[in-house]
Amino acid sequence: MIKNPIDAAVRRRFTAPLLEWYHSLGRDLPWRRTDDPYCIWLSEIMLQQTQVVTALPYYHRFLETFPTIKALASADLEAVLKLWQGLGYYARARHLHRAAQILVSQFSAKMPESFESVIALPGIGRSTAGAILTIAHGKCHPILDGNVRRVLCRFFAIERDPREKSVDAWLWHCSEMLMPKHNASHYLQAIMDLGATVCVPKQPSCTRCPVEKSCAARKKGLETLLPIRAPSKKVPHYDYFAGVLCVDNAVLIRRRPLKGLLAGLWEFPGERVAENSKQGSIVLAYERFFREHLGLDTCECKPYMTIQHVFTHFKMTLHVFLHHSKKRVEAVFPFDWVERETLSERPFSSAHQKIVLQLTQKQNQGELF
DNA sequence: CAGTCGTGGAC
DNA sequence: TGTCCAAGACT
Repeated sequence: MIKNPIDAAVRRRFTAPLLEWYHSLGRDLPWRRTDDPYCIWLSEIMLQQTQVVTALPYYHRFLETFPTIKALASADLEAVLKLWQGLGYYARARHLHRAAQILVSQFSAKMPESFESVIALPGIGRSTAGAILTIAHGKCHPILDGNVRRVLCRFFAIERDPREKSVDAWLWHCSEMLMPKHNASHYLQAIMDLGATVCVPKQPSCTRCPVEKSCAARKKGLETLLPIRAPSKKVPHYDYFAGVLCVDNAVLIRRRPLKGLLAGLWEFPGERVAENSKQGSIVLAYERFFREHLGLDTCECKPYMTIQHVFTHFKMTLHVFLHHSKKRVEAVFPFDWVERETLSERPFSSAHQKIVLQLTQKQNQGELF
């Protein structure tokens, strides 16, 4: 990847107008009103692949419950996951929790100031480490998130796929060279603000952009075509079933393994329906599942609700059955019986949370289920 | 190193 | 409605 060098002239055309724009039009965000590295770290983790408006309420709730690194480190993972419920990418919560424990045991419960120590923490990669070091500790380390990548690809009219290794390396170099030594923290937040509010993926507001006159993509009329995006892949669709097994006022739930999809969250027992199974065999699969896993040979079950859900890499139709039984089968880990009133204390995935909500609402309306 | 990992906003 | 994709990291 060969490009013109980033020299002082380019820095003047880019960095200075950007900083000026940020000081008058930058966003007022809660993690910009603190110098607590823990809060800044938390915001960076929550904002990975997540929009500001989505993360905001989670950020406030999280800090109310875990105001310090020590408080987070001594919490149960399940309590952390409960606060993360609905935010997605739950490995972030798991890594955050583990990193807090590492900080308490090895770093006096403080975020270290060396890049090597920070990036070694779970859940912190090159970009997040750069952001924490620069914003929380006043250092000067580049980042290359979606915003910076898009802004740079447009400003320099990079007409190649930024996922190519050589292009990615050049963008990192470029991001580093553009950083001002003295105002690095404001600069980072400025370029992210620009990407999030002006230089947006579709229909960028170039007339509001402080560097419009120097933007190569704008000059070439390529601003909506860059950066080059990967062709979208078709995501497969799978059928799942889940059973709300009820005895009196209790229901049976199961905790997911601590690795993989929705790790550590609770759900109503069930599994994916085999790929080649026919229509109508879902009930048969459901009966077989409860017979084999829980020894239930009778089945007083009926369809309860159907939930459509989209994950990153597949779509799911979740067929939910309501299932009454006289006696509680023994619940061995990872299974557990819980009263309906206490269901909402457990962290569920969004799809299964819809079931929890339905059960809770029915109860509040005085109906059985 | 390409696949995995969630969810919701915006259009 | 479908489509893109958001302050990426981990394997």
